[in-house]
Amino acid sequence: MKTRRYCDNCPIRDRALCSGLSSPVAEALSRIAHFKHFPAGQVLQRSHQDLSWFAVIISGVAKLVKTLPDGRQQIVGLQFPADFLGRPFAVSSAFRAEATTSLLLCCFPKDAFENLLQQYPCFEGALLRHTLDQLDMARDWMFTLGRKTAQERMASLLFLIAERLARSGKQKASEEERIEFDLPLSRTEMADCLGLTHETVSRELRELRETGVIATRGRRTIILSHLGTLERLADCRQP
Amino acid sequence: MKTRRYCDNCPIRDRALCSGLSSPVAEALSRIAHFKHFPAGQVLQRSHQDLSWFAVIISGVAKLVKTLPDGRQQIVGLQFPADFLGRPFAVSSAFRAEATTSLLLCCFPKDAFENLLQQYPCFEGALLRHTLDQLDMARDWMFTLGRKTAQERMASLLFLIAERLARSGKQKASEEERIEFDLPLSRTEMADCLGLTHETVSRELRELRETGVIATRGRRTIILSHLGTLERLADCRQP
DNA sequence: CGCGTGGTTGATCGGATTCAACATCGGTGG
DNA sequence: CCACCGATGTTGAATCCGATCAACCACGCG
Repeated sequence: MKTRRYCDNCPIRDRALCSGLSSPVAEALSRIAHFKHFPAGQVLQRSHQDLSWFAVIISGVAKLVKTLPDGRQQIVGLQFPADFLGRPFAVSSAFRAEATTSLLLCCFPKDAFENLLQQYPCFEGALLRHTLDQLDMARDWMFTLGRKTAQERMASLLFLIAERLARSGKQKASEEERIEFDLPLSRTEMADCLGLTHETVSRELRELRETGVIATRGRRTIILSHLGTLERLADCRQP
Repeated sequence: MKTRRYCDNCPIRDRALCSGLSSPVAEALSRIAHFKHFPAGQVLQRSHQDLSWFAVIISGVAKLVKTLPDGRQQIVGLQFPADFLGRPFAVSSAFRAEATTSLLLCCFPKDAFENLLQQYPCFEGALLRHTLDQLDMARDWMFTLGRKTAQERMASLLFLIAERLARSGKQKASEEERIEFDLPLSRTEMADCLGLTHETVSRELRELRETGVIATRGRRTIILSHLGTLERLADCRQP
């Protein structure tokens, strides 16, 4: 049937939640799935409002944001292709979800999805593994926010995006591989990821360009010829 | 049998992973459990070394720390009574676990624990819910690290500890409830939670004392007469 | 008692913010 | 087509918050 055919050519089939599931679960899941497209900037889910669906990102990038009335903002999660969106077992999420690029989602109605979780333990297990990975990543990022300098933070974000976006699915990066990608975030959004101001992001980007760690084309394109140098900076090893 | 009797008087019975489990699971779990005591400062698990057990905290507080060779440290998780310790489905954790106070753990051998997860879906579900909660808390703390001032951070930490330690299990705090508790962390550890230096922690504590938000006795005891004021500060609402 | 660790306080410094001006891009309509 | 506009990004100068460096204090312990 139709949804099943979609799954067969799904570009994230090998990495998403649904990969590695036994075929009855995968089929049940595909039967409740529907694709949905969102333009960049669209709010997917307001904080503290009830969420009626979950999703897996097919393509594009979404941000999870915590905003205060006084205007302070922090991006607390960047979700890339194959990542999961939504907060199971809660009526709402404490964070706002928003598309930072044009986004294609594979959506599941909340109730049907939670029924499947109930019904198929291996599916719940897959979600648990994904959540544990997200928790590890969140904690790693806490170090970035608490202890790194502006330059190290900038390098960390660029490295993260390079890994998740440009090299998605590929094995260990080679030191000298040439990588080129478009930033899925504006300067202000990068600042909101890093706990910095957009002016500082702009300055640090220039610094990285002037020291030859990165090259740029236009406002959004980043070119990395020495991924290793960027990684060392991100990991706070000077050379 | 012996372990079962322990569970009956377990002080965290109502909140831990094992609460709400069907009785066959709870019994199976109690059969593989053993108590273990650790003094303050003891390392429970080194980062990147394999972990042979999981645990639930009965009493005391543990920290999860990420440390760099150059000495920079960040506490990426504080675990209180009823919290879970360990990283299922991975050979090791990226973080070091350490007792910040004297600690009593209810430990489970890794293999037996993972077998039970496999065997009892409702148990896996309980762990999933706990992990999702931890992820929400980690993301909330990312805002604290990225966007709050030193004073707001200090207030956030004190409020967190008051909620989790002194008022554990009780319902919504009343504005005027008097709360007194001992800090489970040294000044340096608080600094490592907050992305600050221990000098700044010391200064901000003095500031909070001088403005009447908190009172102190000795070096470790905090007395709160207006929990609401502290919460407002922590949530970045000035009054 | 002397010593070491943990905590406090003060003086100075510096990295990131703030404020302000200007540049660039993309889109729209005359 | 290009003049105009707003949104986004860059750059510079001044400021400030928290870090750093250094001295001192308080407590616990052999």
